[in-house]
Amino acid sequence: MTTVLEAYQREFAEALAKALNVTLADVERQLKPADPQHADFTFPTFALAKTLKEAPLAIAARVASQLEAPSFDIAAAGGYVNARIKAMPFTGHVLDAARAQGLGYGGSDSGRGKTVVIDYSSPNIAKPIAYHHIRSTAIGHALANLYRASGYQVEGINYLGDWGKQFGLVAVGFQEWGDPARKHEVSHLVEVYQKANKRADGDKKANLAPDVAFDESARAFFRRMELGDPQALAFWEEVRRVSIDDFKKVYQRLGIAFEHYEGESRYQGKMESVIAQITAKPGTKESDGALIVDMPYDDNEPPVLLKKTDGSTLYATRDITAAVDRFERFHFARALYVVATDQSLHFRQVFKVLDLMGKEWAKTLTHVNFGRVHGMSTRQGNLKLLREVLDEASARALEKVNENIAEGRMQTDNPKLLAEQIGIGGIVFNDLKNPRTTDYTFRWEDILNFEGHSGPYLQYAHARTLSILTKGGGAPKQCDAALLTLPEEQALVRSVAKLPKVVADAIEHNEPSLLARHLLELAAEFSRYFTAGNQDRTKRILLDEEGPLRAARLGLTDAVRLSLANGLRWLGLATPERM
RNA sequence: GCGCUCGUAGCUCAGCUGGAUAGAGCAUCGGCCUUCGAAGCCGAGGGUCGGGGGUUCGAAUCCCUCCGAGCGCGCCA
Repeated sequence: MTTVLEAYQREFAEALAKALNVTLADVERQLKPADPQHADFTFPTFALAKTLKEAPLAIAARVASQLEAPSFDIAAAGGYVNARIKAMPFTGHVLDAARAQGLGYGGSDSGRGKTVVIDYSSPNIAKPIAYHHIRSTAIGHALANLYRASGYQVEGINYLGDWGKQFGLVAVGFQEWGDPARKHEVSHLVEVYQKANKRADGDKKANLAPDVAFDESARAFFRRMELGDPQALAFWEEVRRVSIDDFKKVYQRLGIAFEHYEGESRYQGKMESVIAQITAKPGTKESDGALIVDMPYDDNEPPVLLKKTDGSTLYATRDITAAVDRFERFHFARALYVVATDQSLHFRQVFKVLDLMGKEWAKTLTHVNFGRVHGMSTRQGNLKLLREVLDEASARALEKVNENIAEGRMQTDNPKLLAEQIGIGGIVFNDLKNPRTTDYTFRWEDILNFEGHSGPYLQYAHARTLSILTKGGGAPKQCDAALLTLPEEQALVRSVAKLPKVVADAIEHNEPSLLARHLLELAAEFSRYFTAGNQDRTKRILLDEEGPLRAARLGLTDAVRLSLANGLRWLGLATPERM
């Protein structure tokens, strides 16, 4: 599926190759999008100057005069050959593509017949969902949407930390401080867990020494779980169910539905056969009483531990087993692990082991890493819960909504729902707008700032497109794109045209921020266009008199609306009709 | 100590497979609502792109080095 923009770029590239008598590949290596004030595409000739033994300026001038590319206005500037796309038929092609594909515009069929497994969110049971869980959750969700929009079968897995000593801590903690009547309240379980954890590990700040006996009883409880003790497992199952039900409340607010809820417990009893495979190839050996993978290690690289001295397994063992299991189930073309950068070494090693095991699909595994959220832990009571942040965002948006209602600027049947959509949009977008690997610091005032280029800014632009379309009697079936000659209109057409390429890039790099940034550009251009109409009535979309120009502008507005709506949805933001 | 990542405007960050005067948002200051919705738009000030060296026609971008920060480095996940 070739996009409109790609087709135009190709025309320019082929004309250049012909005029210069070089290969298409040579041209495409240098050809790039230009600064909009100069052109749409530009070709720097400097690299060719040597081989052609001709000055860049001379090459550019010569080529510009010879080029046969009827869709473009060509000009030489400095050593560059600049190509600006002629408004027609380009504008018509872009509007037709966007409006014909509608809610699919921007997507493609590039993933048809392929499956992608995405491991994301993956909280630990019996621990609180802190704000920073938004990272894996939002990034993974956006990627799942983008892959789906590109034709992939998506298997989203919420890989819960549902097995381990923490259940022993909850259990013995519950015996100590638990209120049986509050057994179904996650907040109570978390409270108990945190207290128990502190008692077992000690707490320097509270001057509390580790309680070894307490810790041992927690370990004993977990051992009972591993041995299949029905009572212990019943308690575990109960806690697990209560936790998942609670998680789902947050996921529902974020509009997320996982294909699979599973966890580390799935691999109990399944690891021995994988360890046997590793032992066969590439090999295992004993080291200080533990079982490690026998493979070449870099200097100072720690070994991959499969079993502790006491014979129990580790998370590398589980992740290797899980990868094998996932491939057997899904035969994926790609598998993504949306997990923080902290664990880069772990995944490098896991992937390496799988590769050495002879799994040819190991090269399709990708650690989609992301940066940390600073400033939200350590000091007691300083942990920001995700739910608190969502609540706060929703409340803040509600103030603004009520204000707008009071001033008669908007009406809505459901202010609370609208505020929820806007508030959560702000939070999610804030997390997606920068490249994944960037760290950021938690600050209420930043995270809840919905002014400027934020999620609500995009939602607002989208709502305005709808408002105009509604007032204008809906999008026209047909329109004459040749009438869209204003610079503001041509800028918008180009932004709309870029969307499919942006989505493809976002998938290629597993980077939702590419889409986030493009939507800001598109929304900003629309806002400018809109405001221009307030200052100059001839630039209005809804011109006083009906006619072909008004229809054309409504058609463009419709294409913008579709682009914004699709992009917002894929990023995981709601698209309220009014705000 | 070893490895990975990063140092760009007062703050938070884009730009980094080298290309035309380094861009946004926030904050500050100044304009634009008898409304196609001001959660918006326009403008101003503000940067030796951490320091130094190198490669190149050209470096925020690549290489080296120094300074500074974060993360990781066998029986937690």
